[in-house]
Amino acid sequence: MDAFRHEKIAVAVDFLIMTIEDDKLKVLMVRRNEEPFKGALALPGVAVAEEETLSHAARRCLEEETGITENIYLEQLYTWGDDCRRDPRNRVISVSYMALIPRELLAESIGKRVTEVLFMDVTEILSEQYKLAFDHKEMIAYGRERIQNKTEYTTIAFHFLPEEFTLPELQKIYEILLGKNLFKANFRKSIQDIVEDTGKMKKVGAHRPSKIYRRAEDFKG
Amino acid sequence: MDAFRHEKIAVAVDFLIMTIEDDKLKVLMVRRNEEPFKGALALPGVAVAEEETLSHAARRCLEEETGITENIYLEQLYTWGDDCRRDPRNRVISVSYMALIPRELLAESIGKRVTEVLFMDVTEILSEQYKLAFDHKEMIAYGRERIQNKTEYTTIAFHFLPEEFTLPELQKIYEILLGKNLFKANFRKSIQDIVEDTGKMKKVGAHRPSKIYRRAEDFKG
DNA sequence: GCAAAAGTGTTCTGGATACACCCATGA
DNA sequence: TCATGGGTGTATCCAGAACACTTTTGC
Repeated sequence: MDAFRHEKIAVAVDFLIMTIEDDKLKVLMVRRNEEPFKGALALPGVAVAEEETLSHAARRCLEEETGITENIYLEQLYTWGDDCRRDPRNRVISVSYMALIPRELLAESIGKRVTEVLFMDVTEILSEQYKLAFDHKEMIAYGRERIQNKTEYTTIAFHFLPEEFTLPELQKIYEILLGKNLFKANFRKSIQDIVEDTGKMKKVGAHRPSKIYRRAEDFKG
Repeated sequence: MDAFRHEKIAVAVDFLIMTIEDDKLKVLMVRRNEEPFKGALALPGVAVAEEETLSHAARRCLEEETGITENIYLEQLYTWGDDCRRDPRNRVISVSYMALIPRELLAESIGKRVTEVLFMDVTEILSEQYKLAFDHKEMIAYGRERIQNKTEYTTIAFHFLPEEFTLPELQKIYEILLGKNLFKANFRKSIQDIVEDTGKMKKVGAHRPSKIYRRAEDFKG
């Protein structure tokens, strides 16, 4: 071992920036304007600089695409290094990250972007008809699965909502992520210890208003 | 983006080679004979060559340390790139892998090695008194946690045993990984669909012999 | 009053937990 | 025949699934 000085490889960070919009899980995609895969849809990514930490590169990428830097759920997913990517002569290892962002937060910052970005329905983009750049389709499938699994045994779903939310809103998030409908009463029991009433109310339509909740202090981990 | 040609980084694979021995979860460690951390215990690792895939580098490392190449449970864990490792001027990103190997398999091949290798008790090596090279202590802690979690919702524990095993042996593996005792009858119910009787028996001491099982065909996923 | 969605109480059930017991072996 | 550990049946408990019902709003 320890021949590190000589064997150097290009390292990239590719980013799954996820949000929920129109009752669908969506991921931010950009259109490539360079070869290879010119014109194809791709995940946003950056090259990791020589003196840069991985998480710094990740945050840099996130900021470039969304303008957001703080209070965002961020998770490393997997490192893809078994394919010959981009220029065949140029081996690249790619570390994939995932960020979950409430739709409301994106609305503000995303308009200012120059480059074209689209939030694509994850289910749709994973269908046969789409050809994505590199192994990005696999990455998205991997990320979707990770979210789905974590929804079952963590509180990851909360990151798709702002600090304050109603229980019907929260339940909808869970239903989208799990891909099935839940019973209202049961869902509420399952999260009752994790949320606390703010005392505020939210009126929406011609029906009873819903209470506004936030995450309970003890369960922010 | 796409400045990949210029920004190159040394990439390493570090390996958690795990087994269960003497009723303890153990990990293979080597003693470094080079600076930095000369003399300290470290996980085995290799530098990823420019034209080498990640999983190839991982298998190369595994073979170097154990002589084993096939039928081994292998899993990528996490990519560590937020520290300044080794020579401070020389940035290294390290992809950690984990292999689970039945003790019986190691017995054969491990003797042939030149370098000193030790299987260390994971609990012990994570204790205060040990100082390991680089961020290897974190890696081990991370791997132990991953195994523990996966033991609860997958059949990962089976990889610590050979093809054929008795249920008391299997239960012992689970107890070690979960860190708690299990009720015999309950444990057997929980795995009854995953195993099948081979018809063979195993005699050990002055007591009733145990049936020998294997994993059921349908549950090898 | 009525539709619509918010919010709550109660039963049912399957799986995990805990305990009790029987069985086969060597000495 | 006894100690030892392998092997099995059953009562209990609890979380989640399913269902039924009440409440509050706009029109």
